[in-house]
Amino acid sequence: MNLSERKKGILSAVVELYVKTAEPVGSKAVVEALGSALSSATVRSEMSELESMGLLEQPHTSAGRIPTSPGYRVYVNELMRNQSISNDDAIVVNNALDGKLITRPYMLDEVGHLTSRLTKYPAYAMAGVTGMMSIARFDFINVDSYTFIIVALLNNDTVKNKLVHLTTPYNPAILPKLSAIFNASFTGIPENKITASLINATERAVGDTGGIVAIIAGFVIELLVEVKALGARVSGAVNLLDHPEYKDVRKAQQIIRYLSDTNELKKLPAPLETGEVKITIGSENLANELKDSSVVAVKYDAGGDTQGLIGIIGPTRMDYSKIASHLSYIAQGLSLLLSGAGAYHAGLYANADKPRDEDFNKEHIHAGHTKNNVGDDDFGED
Amino acid sequence: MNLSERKKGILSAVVELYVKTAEPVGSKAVVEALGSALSSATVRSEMSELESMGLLEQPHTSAGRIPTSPGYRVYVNELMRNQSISNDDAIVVNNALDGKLITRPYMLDEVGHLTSRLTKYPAYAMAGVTGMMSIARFDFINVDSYTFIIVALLNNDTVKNKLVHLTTPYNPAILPKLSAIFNASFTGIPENKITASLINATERAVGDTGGIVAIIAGFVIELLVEVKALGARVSGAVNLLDHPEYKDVRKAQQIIRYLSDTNELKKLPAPLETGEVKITIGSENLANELKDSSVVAVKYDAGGDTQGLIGIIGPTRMDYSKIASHLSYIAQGLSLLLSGAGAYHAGLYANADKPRDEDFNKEHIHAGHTKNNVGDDDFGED
DNA sequence: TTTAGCACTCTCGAGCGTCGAGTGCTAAGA
DNA sequence: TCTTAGCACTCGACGCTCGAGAGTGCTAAA
Repeated sequence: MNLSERKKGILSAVVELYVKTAEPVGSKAVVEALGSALSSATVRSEMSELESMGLLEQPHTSAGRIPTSPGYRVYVNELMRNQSISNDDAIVVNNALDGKLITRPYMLDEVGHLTSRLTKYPAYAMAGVTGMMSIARFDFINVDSYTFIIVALLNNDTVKNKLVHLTTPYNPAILPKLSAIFNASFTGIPENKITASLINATERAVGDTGGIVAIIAGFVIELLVEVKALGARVSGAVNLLDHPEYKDVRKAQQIIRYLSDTNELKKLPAPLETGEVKITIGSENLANELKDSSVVAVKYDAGGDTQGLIGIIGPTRMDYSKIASHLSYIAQGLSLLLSGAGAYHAGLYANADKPRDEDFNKEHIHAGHTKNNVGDDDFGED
Repeated sequence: MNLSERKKGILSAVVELYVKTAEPVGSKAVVEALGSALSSATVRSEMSELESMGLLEQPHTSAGRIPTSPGYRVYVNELMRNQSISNDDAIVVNNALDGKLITRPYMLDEVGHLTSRLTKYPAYAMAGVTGMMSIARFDFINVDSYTFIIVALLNNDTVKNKLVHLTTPYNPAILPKLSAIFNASFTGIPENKITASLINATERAVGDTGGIVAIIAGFVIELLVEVKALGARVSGAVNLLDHPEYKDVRKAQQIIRYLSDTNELKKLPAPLETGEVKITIGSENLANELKDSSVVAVKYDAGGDTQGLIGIIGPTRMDYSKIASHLSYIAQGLSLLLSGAGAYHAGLYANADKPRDEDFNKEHIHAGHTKNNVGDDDFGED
């Protein structure tokens, strides 16, 4: 957009004042903010032109002006100064990421909470595997003559397990055979290659004993599907109510309901690259529910084939620069923490609630990094 | 409370009309509702007495009456007719519980969603282990010379695992030794018995190789703590905004903020017995935030030492009978599903998104019931 | 091109009267 | 003693007017 310097200054001033005060901005306020020697009348005529360019609008005659979505867009693309996260906020993020986060299973929740706490907006966090998932290795552990455990190592270094209780006793001697066959036929293949004929063939090869092969195959399919699924979490939706834009409760309800639909979340605008911040402003959103809201999202690298996304949703009146800096910083921290070397420095086991004595902790942290796969029980909670 | 039959009728009418309309109830409306031959003047004087007994109150002179917390209490204890869940609602619950639920890790979420969807109130779901947790059995699986998997079977039949990457190679021959020692010294003991001296002794016995024993011990402590922890989830908090009681957004915010604090959730009134419905009305709540709200909660049996709780929170103006019937029904369903035999009938593997062909599924369902321990990866999401 | 001046528009809140719902009281009737 | 018709009274909700204040667009002069 080709704007005179003066128009740029005025547009910036309007955006920044409006973000701060939530009140339509008048020509006089702009003059003050700019510390300019111009008169308000001049600014008025400039603002009038900015309005006819579609960058500003008036809620009603004789009110000040507020930025339109295109107005914000020009501001974000051309005028906004990138700010970096404040020290205090950086400390909040560091504390949250250091140690505690990575050891907990409900990481998406933690990330979401952190993000919404920091930004004061509803936040969403997603993570999913981009590549094909397969199983790298099977092990079977005999517990008793009715019970065994399946342990599967996935190609992204996570481990899944399942305890199987049979109603009729089985011969544990079958386990090595199962192991050989499953490691030969079921490793390295994606979930959609596990067909009835493969299962039947395997059953014949093992000489099936009451559906054990089918149970294992079912487990394999289940976990491959589940591991690939994009998990999504929303936190701090209530923060919406803090903003005057949602004084009309129905608007807030509409957005919160929208956010609670995981399928809709997945359709939200997402950045292409890790680390990139994607800002989608008001009318730029495809979803009707979000025509008055903005979405800021950033992608992070979670190691292996796994990528994560964090984002916030708020009114278009938003300090985009600050929010972007927050999200960027969190994403950077997460990428560092989750992809390879980061995990080591983050101090696995270095948080207070695990080690029983100091020595035990410090002494052995060099032992290596570990990937935490404490599994869920039936409650999805540990 | 010793009330004349007439007073009982009037109190019931006031409660029921108020629940339905959210408007203060006048004497004329009561007469109509009762279909009584009494005049409104008579009802007025009765209502006046009910007010002086503390069961009704007037928002302002010349308004109708609304029930007080004690008024609701008398109604709930003595006057309310227990209704049973409607057919339609029962079908909703059955569909939600049948198959889908049990196979998913995020069960508390599912339960919470179901409950809030059904009741139209914010719902919370918790689950936790009541007894002492310990590990029943250890297995170690060698992957390569830097990597092994710890598999631990807990005393409640859940399986947990962890993949350990070492920075220096180790000798896989150590694994049987580790297995023997951990199965001898670390099984059957609670997390607080795992002391530095036990770990040191074990390290000496194994001839430790770069902190492996400490890593395993850390894992054990971590998972015992985590498994015992009471998980809590809130769903459908937005539903609060539907009720006129929370037209003032700050009230809704206050409650939603309150609900988002897991620690506070744990302090909510809970029933003592499985299946029992606990209703806590308005001022009966200890938390100040809930003085104008009611909590209805029910406990269910999740098999083994595990118990779960579901509850809803809403304004005191609430159809207690209906809500209680909903919660009861869900709790019954869950108990059936999760404790023993229920799991079998619920049709594990019987949902559509897993089996690749029908035969595979139906043919083998008799093979036994399985306990699903598909573990979390670092993302807390599968 | 800029600006002072001015008429104009629109929102917001205060103040005020009306309306209607519902009450409490009283006195008469059963 | 209980019930009821009648009536005066109270109070919130609603709608109306009006003035204040903010901000505009236009015009004419610098």
